[in-house]
Amino acid sequence: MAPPTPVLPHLAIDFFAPAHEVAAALIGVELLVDGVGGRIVETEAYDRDDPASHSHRGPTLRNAAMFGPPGRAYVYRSYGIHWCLNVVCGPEGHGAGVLIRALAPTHGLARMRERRGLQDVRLLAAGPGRLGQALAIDPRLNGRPLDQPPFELRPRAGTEQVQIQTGPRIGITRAADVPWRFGEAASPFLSRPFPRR
DNA sequence: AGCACGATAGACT
DNA sequence: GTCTATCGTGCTT
Repeated sequence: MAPPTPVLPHLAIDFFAPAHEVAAALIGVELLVDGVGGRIVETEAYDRDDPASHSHRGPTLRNAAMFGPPGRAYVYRSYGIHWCLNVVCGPEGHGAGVLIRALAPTHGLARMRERRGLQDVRLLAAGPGRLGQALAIDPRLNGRPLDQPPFELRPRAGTEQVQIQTGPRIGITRAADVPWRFGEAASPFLSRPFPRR
């Protein structure tokens, strides 16, 4: 794993870029759903040419949104229980996405605490399933544009620098060594710490 | 059968 | 306090 790397500030997100670039670009961006959310601190990239990706075997009913226009949501059910949120990226039809794994809550904390049934702010959205519950992600949001309500994406300020860590993705068996997990270095809101090298 | 997960229980430092 | 193992849950292959 590489040491923390400074990332240049930017004002807009290019969703047509490759998944690993979008995944890094989304760190520090504020994500809200119906005004509830926070600052993205952890993402993972998935690509068509990637045996760990839902899109790897081509379009199906479940992953259809991944093959639609970039900048939209791909929502899927995980382990029969959780709803998880991805950002579709890459050229339209390419089948790439970025899993939003964790955020630092900034807006609507009371709402998130209700939905999660706990108080500890660090556990409200530290993991894709927890985030899904905290933001009330559900399949009605599948395919919806992320620049329109109920979504809101607020790119970080042009002057803001973010320290990004990378490492292996979590909870996968195939391509487990690919370092396509991205996180804000040392954030207390990560789903898990990054392994030391 | 196999999951892009999380809560819990139990062991250990 | 930390770490690890177990299992619920429903949908895809």
